Amino acid sequence: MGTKERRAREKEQLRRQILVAARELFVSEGYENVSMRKIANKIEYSPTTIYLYFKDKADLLDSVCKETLLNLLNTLEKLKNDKSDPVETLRRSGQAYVEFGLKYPQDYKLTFVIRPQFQKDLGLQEGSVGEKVFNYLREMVSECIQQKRFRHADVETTGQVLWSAVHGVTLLLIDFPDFPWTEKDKLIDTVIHTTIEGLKA
Amino acid sequence: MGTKERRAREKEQLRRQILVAARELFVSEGYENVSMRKIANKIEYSPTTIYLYFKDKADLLDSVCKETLLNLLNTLEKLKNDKSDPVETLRRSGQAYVEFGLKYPQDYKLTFVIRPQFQKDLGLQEGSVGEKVFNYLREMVSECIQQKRFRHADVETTGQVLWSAVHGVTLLLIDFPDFPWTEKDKLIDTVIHTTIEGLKA
DNA sequence: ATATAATATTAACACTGTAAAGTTAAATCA
DNA sequence: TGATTTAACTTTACAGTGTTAATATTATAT
Repeated sequence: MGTKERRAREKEQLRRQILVAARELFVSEGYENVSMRKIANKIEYSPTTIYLYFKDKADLLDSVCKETLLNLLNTLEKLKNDKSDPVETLRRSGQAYVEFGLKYPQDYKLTFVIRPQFQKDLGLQEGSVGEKVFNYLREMVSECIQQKRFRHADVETTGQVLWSAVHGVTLLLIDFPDFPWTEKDKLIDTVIHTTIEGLKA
Repeated sequence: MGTKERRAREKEQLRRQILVAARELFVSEGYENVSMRKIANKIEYSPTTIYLYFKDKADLLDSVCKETLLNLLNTLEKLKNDKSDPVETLRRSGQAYVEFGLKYPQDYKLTFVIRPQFQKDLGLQEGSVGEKVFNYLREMVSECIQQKRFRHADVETTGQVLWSAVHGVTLLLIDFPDFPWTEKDKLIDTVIHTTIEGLKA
């Protein structure tokens, strides 16, 4: 009598189908330019079916963003095993963060800029994937501080400073592609290096 | 025969009225949630009248943002006279920048995040107000470099690093108001101080 | 007073997100 | 098996969107 399980599996499958279609459209056309009807067309269901799986369009966005955060977390966690120099690991984490943002610019913007606009106070509350990402940063920073590599001993502030730097450069590069930036990799490098040096000094 | 002038003045007046109404609504309700009809209602004209003064909704946003950039530029220029320590002036400029962003968070987001989404390549091209703002930053940085206060001699990269830092912290504070940030002023201070120290070291 | 130009409005189109009601197919129970 | 409940999906509908074209109104110039 596994019909219930099969049904549940099928339901989950359609949910994923919707999610995949939504992400593809959000990324290629921008959240605002994607209608529920477009998503529905893509998966060949009626528009209102989506509402059986997601509360509304913002909820759909929310789910897409949670996935993105999970991907980011996975990308970062891979660097954790690097047991060499904690400052070097931190530097590489910063680089991986920006790289991730530039590899999936629209996903990054959806998650860190568009979503907060639609889900006012939801963002990084306890237990969320977003919090886990920041916890990763906390760990990295903590290691550096324990080894007395940084001037200040405040894990929170230090982490927030680093996040500001990488978030800032990521968004600028995404949003103003025509600005006469310094060669991209050099700029990213300099941003991270400068911040870390500033923390040491 | 100053009727022509009067007419032009009246036209300019209505243009401003539209602009003011649009900004108020964009700021209080968010660009996406403001319809041309809402703006029209507010100024007590028919919706289509707006199209005699602005090409479309994106153009209206564009004009609002240009104003914001002008305000930002004015705010910054006031600090220019400060002929004391160029590094100190730079620090204060950074603070003023973030303060401006937090004082008018919605305007800041409209200008630096929403607008680029709607006006793809328009942003900081030659002669634009946006470029003037970055030129201000160039001047400040240049002064520091001339006085050999910074490690590198690259005005462009140095400016971009600073911009990344302040842009990043501004947006994070705006977008994630519920995150357990370090006390706001302390965080801003640390971000700017850290970056500048990193540039010196 | 009439013609001309400038300005504003009305009506319409093809869309939007989403709620309510209706339909169909599958699972359960008699 | 046949009736009934349940789950999944669709149709219809509403109020609202940006924007265009055609029309109307008003103020100026002749």
